[in-house]
Amino acid sequence: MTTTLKPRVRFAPSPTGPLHIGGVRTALYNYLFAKQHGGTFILRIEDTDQTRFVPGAEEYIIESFEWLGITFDEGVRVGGDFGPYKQSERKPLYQQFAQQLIDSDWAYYAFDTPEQLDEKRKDYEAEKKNFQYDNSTRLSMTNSLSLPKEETERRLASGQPFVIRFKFPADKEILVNDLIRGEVRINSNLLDDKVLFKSDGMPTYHLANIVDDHLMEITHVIRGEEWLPSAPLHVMLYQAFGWDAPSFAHLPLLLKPDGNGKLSKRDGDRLGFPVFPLQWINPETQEISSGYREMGYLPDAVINILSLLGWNPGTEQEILSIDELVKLFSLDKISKSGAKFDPEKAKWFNHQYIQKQPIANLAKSFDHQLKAKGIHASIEQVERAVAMIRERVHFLTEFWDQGYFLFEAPKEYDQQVVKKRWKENTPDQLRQVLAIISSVQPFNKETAHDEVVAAIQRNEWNMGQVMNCLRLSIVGAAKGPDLFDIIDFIGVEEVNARVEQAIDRLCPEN
RNA sequence: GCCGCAUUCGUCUAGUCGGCCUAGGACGCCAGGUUUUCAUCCUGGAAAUCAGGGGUUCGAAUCCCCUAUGCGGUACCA
Repeated sequence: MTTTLKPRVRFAPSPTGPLHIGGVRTALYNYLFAKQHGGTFILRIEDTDQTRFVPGAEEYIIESFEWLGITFDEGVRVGGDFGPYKQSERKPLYQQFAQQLIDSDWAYYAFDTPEQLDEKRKDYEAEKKNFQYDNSTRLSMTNSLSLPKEETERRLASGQPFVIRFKFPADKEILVNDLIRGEVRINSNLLDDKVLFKSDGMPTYHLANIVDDHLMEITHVIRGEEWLPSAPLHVMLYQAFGWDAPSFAHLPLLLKPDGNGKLSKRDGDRLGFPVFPLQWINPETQEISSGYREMGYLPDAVINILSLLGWNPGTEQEILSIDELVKLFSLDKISKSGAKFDPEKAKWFNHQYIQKQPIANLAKSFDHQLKAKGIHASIEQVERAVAMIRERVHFLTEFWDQGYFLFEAPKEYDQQVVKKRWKENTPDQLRQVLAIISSVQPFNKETAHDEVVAAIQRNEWNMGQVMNCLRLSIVGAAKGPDLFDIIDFIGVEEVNARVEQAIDRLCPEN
């Protein structure tokens, strides 16, 4: 079996835009598979379509994997013995292999223009039929099979544009052995003579992919299900070249959270969750698509979330580190049907990861947010703040929302709370409470708490009212960690100032 | 249209060779508790007649067939 061999797998995106999470998951599965077996993980850029090239897309892809901590052993940027790893730089290679197919009668030149083909398709459609360029129609088209040999040569010599098409053998049962789906069979009569080499001198995906996978000694092709229909063509291509085909594994699709369609670029911002690892700004339209990183997700959480969309370890464990994933991953536990992305569960995962993240890492992120707001605190202070509020944050971006009051006085007060709790005697109560807190020297949060509670009881005040008003003064809302922890953090003097500010603002008659 | 793939709680899924499934877990939801706040956390609950219909079998979510539905593909895009 091939399991004794070190596998070589690749992730092969085309730089036509930002990489979406379906692609990230495909890459992740390839990565896990390679790492588990001590194999090689390769990044190959498939940029054979010059018309769809988007500047910055390649950099985006690389930066995404850097952020996620997924590393490549070979490929674009990292190099290796099988380069170049960008298909546009391998152009002459494909020409030569296309020629080989022509010479062995597995392919032929075709001179039909796109316009002619369009027309043909329209004619067929008018009769409710489907035009297919295949063994039943190719002799009625303009190609080296239908034209006299001299005519073909004349056209070639005169520089007339041509494509090279695969000559599918008639009535042949083609078997694709898929690691996830089992045996998939299809009759060759149903397949069309796919273009392998375009008139612009570039190969199509099909040719380039097979040639590169072979030359790069890829052992396992792990890719999205959308490729399953063209897998028969690919196995035929391997046969035509006389090469051994790699093993195939077609992954189920990632579906949009609502409806059943394939997850697409638009869905994310429509439904309020990122579809991309990193934020992407369309260079042409300046349209912004949000990214996991900018939304405050932790890379390990994103990996965990993606790993479980279409795969599971077979146990009830759901929180899985990348090392655990490498250990546990297996292709035969991949499910066959598409998985919908669930933003709520993603949020839960990220919360879990924030809880187990080292304080120092979170503090670094929070410190950035603080600095952006012009607040400069010592790293010790920031770490203390993080420890206090982390259990209520789901996203890195929430640290400010959950802890601004540790660094500045509230700018406004939650009117609902004001309405419910703030009474006429509140200022008086708060000043008395403050006096008690100030009298605890040196400050001790337990003692302060106990004495305040005792005073409230002694005066027969309403505990909820007093406490909530104190909180309202300090935080501006009915939220946040233990009140005396906050007081301990910001200091009695600051509390004093905030209470006076609250009284000033909430009691206009004073 | 044609070809292919799929189909277990709302969602992600467990269910490997049919019996231990009166279908398990997680997210979400609901209820209670903790927190005199919010979030967290804890406990409990509702939630899938296993797409539908036929077989095979003593016995099927698990095997076979049919139907339906969904998705994917059907480009000189990947």
